[in-house]
Amino acid sequence: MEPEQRPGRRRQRDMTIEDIARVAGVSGPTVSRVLNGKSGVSAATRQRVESVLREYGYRRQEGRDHLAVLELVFHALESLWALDIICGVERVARERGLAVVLTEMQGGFTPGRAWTERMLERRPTGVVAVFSELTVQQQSQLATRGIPLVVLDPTGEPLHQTPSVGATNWSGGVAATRHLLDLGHRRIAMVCGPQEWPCCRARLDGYRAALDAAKVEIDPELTPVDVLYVEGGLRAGERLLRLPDPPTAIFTTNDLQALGVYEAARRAGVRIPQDLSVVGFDDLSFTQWSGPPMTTVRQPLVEMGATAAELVVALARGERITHTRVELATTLVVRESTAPPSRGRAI
Amino acid sequence: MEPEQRPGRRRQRDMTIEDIARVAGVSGPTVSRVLNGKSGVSAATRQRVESVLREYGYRRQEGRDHLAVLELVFHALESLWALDIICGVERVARERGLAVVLTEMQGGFTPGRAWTERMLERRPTGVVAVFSELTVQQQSQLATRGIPLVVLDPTGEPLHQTPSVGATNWSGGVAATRHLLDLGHRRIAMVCGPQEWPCCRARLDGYRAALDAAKVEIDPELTPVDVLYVEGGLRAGERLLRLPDPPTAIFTTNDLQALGVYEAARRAGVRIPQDLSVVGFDDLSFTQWSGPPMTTVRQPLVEMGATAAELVVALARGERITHTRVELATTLVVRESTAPPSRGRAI
DNA sequence: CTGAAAGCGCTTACAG
DNA sequence: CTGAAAGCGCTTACAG
Repeated sequence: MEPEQRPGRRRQRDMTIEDIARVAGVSGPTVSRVLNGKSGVSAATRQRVESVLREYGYRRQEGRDHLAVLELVFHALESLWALDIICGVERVARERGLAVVLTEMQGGFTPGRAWTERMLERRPTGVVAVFSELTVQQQSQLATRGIPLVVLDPTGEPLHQTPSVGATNWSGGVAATRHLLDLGHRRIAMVCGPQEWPCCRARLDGYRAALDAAKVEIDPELTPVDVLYVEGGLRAGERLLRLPDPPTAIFTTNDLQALGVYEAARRAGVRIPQDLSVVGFDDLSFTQWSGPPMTTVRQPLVEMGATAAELVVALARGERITHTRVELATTLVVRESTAPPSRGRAI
Repeated sequence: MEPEQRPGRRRQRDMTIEDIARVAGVSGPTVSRVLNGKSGVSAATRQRVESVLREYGYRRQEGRDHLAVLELVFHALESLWALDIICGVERVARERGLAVVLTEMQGGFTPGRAWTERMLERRPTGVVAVFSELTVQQQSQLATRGIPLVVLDPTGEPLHQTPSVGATNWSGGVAATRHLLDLGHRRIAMVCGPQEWPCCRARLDGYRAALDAAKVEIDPELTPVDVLYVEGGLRAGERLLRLPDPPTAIFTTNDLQALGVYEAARRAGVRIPQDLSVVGFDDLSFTQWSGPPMTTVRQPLVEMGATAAELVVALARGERITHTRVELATTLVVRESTAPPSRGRAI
């Protein structure tokens, strides 16, 4: 817990406001005003000061009340998925003596102004944003204050300067699809998630790559897009099972959707795995207890949370990070929801 | 968000170190040394200063770095159960401008010394402990500093001075059991949780009360105790189903256990609800998607978290709390895992 | 819009 | 052991 010297640029000791003022050719109070977002500073001055702040990686000296905080922001807390990530982040934070401040954005993908202001007041050591995005402005506010940001499963095109953590989604998609191919399936559907989210897109691309490699034609009818909840899988699953030539296997973008497919099958009187094979994605704990236990692609969620936290701590220390994207390995977990296609139904 | 005046002794405005020094007839630096436990102060002076500090209820001025914090402590983060509670606490904290600091005690039920020290340094507005207990010493440390504590689902005999929040567990147990009785069941088992936990005990008592009221004899063989996880329900369920005279219905202490009973039934070739009715407790989101959708007793977990947070905030404001225990209503949610006993198997 | 000056509450040398 | 003084880094009036 020693206050590590961040080896930023040319700095030997921590810069004070006066140091910054000297470099920027202004007075201390002016720098103070810029830092606190007060009015009464010309745009030109503000810009100059901000660029010096950024250049020197200025961080306000830690006062006696300072609480070492790691911010953890979720777009929503609604699935076991979130819980595992929290555990991972919490573990690393605890080891580093950081308190985890948890925020939920009630489904929004970008935190609001009110949150940003409060968060900035907390002067966190770093920010881990899960399945969400900060605006460019918010990112630059963090940068100005030397607060590192790491995104776990980015929802938008990640600006390349923001480091991110995720799983090998593409490989996971390949592994799931190849498993179904190996079992003898040829008519394999995939329930997709919103394609603007890179993790969803990567899983679909993996699915396609595996089919291509196996020289199986890709039928666009077999890749419906729906929300990443049980409802999405249920809706897409019902549609797929009503097709004139229904799939013999369905791969889903997450476990929740797979549960929806289970329900669709139940309603249609289709047995899993005898009539239909299902593969999920995530390996949330309930999958091993679903009926039947689910074959799924495991994401190491706890480790992903821990990795994101470690990354952000390293950045806060000023360590140079060469990789802007870390991907942890996914693993195919084979249980009882997959089997060779039945002679009767398969083509 | 105005800094509320905490109604301490005779204090009008916050005392500074200089104020204390004046009263004690010493200099500021001497008070500073006493406060920071530095050497170089005679025992007599130290004592005099300390008594003045206590008399005036000196609290170090909230520096510019002070963070308004609500501590949320979990014994473990492992079920959807925890997530809903977090949501409720988080919502109230956000409305009050408090940052939620989340701690997990990796399965322990009492936080360790290291945590306590750090928590105290954070000078939180209040502490919400979920399914856990603080030691008497920890409780008194909080009391000395005027930091209120509220326990959600206490794990031990709640010391009556600690306010707690929970659900109407007893009524929930009655409702579940009465539902099964109304369907015609007479041989009704209950998978219990550890009996030292009041919430588990209350559910069992409700079960017994309902059976008593219906003049159904209570068979001790039908109330096995096991852990509150799927494994517990599976183990207890298998044992119950192997009984010479097995139950026609099983009520469980939580949804996870019910899922375990589902699995036990599946393995035994027992159909739900045709051959066996099952009622869970909690109404976690997966229950509506389990096969079949589960009849369960709903606990308003989000509201319970919110209530605990509101209570702790009210206490921090110095409001007098008359009730030391708040119970939110449970509701029976009837789905498809319960049905009248089949003629063939029922007595 | 900007800066010199005073102020914040505490801590740190330093001198006795 | 103790206190007057200087210092900490930042913020706050205030004057221009």
